[in-house]
Amino acid sequence: MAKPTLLLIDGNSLAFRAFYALINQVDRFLSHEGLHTNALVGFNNLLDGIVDPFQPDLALVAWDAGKTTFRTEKFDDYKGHRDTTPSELVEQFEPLRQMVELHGIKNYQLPGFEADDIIGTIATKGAAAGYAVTIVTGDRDMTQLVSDDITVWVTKKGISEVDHYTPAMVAEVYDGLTPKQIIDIKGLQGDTSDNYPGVAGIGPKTAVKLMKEYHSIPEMYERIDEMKTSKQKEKLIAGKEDAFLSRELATIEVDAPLEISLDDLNYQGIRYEELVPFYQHLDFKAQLVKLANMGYVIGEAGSTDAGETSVNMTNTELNVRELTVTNLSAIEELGAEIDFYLELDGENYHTAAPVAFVIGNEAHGYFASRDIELLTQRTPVNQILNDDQVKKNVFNAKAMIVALHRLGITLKNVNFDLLLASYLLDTNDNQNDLGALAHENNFFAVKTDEEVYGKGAKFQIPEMDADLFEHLGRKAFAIGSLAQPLFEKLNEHAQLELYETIELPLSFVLADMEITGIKVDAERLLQMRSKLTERLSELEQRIYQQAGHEFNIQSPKQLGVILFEEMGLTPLKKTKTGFSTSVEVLEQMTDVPIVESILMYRQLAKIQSTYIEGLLRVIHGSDSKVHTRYLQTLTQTGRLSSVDPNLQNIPVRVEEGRRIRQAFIPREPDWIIIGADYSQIELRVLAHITGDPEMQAAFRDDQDIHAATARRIFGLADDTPVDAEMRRKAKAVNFGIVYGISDFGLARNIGVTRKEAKQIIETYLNEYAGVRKWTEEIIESARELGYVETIAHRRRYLPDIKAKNFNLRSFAERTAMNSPIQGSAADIIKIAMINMNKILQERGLKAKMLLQVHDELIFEAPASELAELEELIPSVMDSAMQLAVPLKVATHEGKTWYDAK
DNA sequence: TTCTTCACG
DNA sequence: ACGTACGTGAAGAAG
Repeated sequence: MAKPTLLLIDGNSLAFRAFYALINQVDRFLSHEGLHTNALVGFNNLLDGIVDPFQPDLALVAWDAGKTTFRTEKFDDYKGHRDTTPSELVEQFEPLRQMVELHGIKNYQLPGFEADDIIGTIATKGAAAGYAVTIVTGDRDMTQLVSDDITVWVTKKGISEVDHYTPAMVAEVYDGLTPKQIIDIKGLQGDTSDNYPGVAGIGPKTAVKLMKEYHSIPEMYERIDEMKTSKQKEKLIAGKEDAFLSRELATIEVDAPLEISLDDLNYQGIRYEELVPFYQHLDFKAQLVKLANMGYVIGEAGSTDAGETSVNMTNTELNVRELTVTNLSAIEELGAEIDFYLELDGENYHTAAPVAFVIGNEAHGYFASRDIELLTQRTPVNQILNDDQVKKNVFNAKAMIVALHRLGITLKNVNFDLLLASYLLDTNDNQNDLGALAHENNFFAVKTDEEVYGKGAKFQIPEMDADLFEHLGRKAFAIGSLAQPLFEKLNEHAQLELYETIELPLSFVLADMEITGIKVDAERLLQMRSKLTERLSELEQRIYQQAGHEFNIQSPKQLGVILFEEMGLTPLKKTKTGFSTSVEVLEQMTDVPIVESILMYRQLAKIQSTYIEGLLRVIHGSDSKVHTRYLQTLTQTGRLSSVDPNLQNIPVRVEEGRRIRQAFIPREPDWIIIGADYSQIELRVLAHITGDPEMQAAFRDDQDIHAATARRIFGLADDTPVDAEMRRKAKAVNFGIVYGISDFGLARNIGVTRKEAKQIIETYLNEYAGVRKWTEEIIESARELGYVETIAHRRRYLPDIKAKNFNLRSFAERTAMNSPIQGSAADIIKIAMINMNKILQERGLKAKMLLQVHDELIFEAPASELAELEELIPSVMDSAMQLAVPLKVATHEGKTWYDAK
């Protein structure tokens, strides 16, 4: 019969290991109460990974009881050079003990002794009593306890993996020595972290060699006369006292006066019910998801934790039925508010196929079906979605609007969008998965798509109706359950107006723009492609000639070898993986012909692959248009982003690339493209929120802001002309201020020394004193509140604002300055878009808004509407929000996007 | 998947 | 002493 098992865990060493394994992110592991949890997370993983599968008969976690032990009495400098334990770890010790207890394991400590000694004593007793003993620790010195009955598991790098030390393993690692001899090795070599000396001049190699010959320190000194006279012998004689003392200090006590016996150590098993509130307290979402999946009831978080949403939820039965033609009428009884979700087989809702849908609410149950005809035909489902009296709760309203539009259905009266609300509450939670987002919001009765469908090649919608409908029902239930609590949070954040009057209406406007799409002249692109193909192959041949052989020009690695090894050029910059070959580097070596060729090749290859070929791939055959998707819940600042294709980074700065815009054309031959852009919107926002009188005056007088700034920072009179170079530098400084300036960044950008840059910034902040005051205040406020806000109360949390790491903290400080500016500009253009769409409809204009590129809007319109739109568009855009300075908008029009300049 | 490069505001 | 300008997406190479 197998021996009973005894598991002994070295609490202290593992807590330290866990803490330092995640020290870089120590400020990211914070509970809602501000408790650091990095060591707790690591320790929890360890308990789950080791104890749970182990299922020992007896178990104990041993802790140190304080600084004074029998070792400090023998050697008062023992562990003397240790830094004090960081407070971020100290505060975790008490919850660590609670966690151990909830895992069914006894904690124990004993004044005067270290955790090691408790473990040594119990291990010895356990082995004698016939137990198979396993010790888990982060301290390799504990391997001195290894025997046939005692195995020691020592954590490797991090804490997730362990080495198993048996007597054979010890012999292997210590070159044939026995576990007991580890004490003698430590006695000779000492230990810097525990701060005991060993014999001066004896290191690990010599120690092992000596012990192989003399076996132990006492035996060595008995036989010291056998040793030939040598420097080493002198050192050993001089260090005799240290050797014996160090050996004693290194020896783990195996007979400590414990007040407990083996009978007290029965392993109790995990107390799941009690772990739920414990994990909730610590915000261990992943663990809670696990418990919910095991069927444990998660709920009432809010009753004890102020500030946390209270969502009463269970993992018990959910009422989901299949919807069929025979029970369709049940839909009519759902009432005034329903939850709806349509599942697609891909993320691009312009093209993905509808798979199934669910509709219902908690009161009346949920109805799901794979039969999309139950939507498309004239059915109660269709009618409810279209009914502007029935409130709809959804996840990603824009996706639903577009997908339903493809099915001929108009979605009306969206009340709650889980995705949008979560994003506004905390832009860091910008997960696109409904389940994951629900978990973030403390709702655990739903799985993630990855759990149910798998990912990548394994993606598979369940074939069983019951499985699919259960998942969809839970998705709808999650949406419905989170509506109220998230509305409450939006209200607490003063974000209801942002949600109701900006973001939710914007979803409809964006859906409209995406559905409209923009026409692309594929013929034009094909012409460009063939011309480029020719030029590229000529360039390619020339580059091969200049290099002396063929290579992959598109490989930075191979190019680096050619330039910096074969041709012997001096590398100016390195990346993580090798030499940098970026434009800013290559532009400094254009006297070398091959570099010139490569820069040209790169430029053209980019146009060819990303823009010409990339665009051709996404033109819809049905209407010759591209239909981008604007991601409304991605950026940290409130801007939109654009994908499939990205229409916000079509070339404009360089003529060759700019011609791509010739392929973007209006949908009718006699129509035109109109572009309208805000002038200096971010600097105007800066002038507004900083309240700086000088900068505001410059904008009120409609001055050239960069020239005005140049006069100030270079000390010129008001009417002095500003040369191009000064204006360029002033412009860079203005940009720098918006980005959250640093002297280093400015210096690099305008090519002056760091000292000069510092001086320029200083002058700038003296001239624009309101800007200085604001930058100081916004950082201070971010520290106090943990977040910054835009004019429309869009919020960005900055957890790193208090980080000890300089880089993380500096980044957070720059972000604190930049986000309110970039984000407020985003607020403004979003309002303008909503107003614009509305007024185009009201006036019955045929013009359509097609694109948004952060500070500009692109329209298509019949030429006949041009005169009206040239008035209307700027007036709507510049009145979107009333600032302390005027907003200025310019328009341009032409036959193509290229010509609208 | 991660890195580098380069397109935009 | 640290080692940075802010916000994005796509393509191609290489692990």
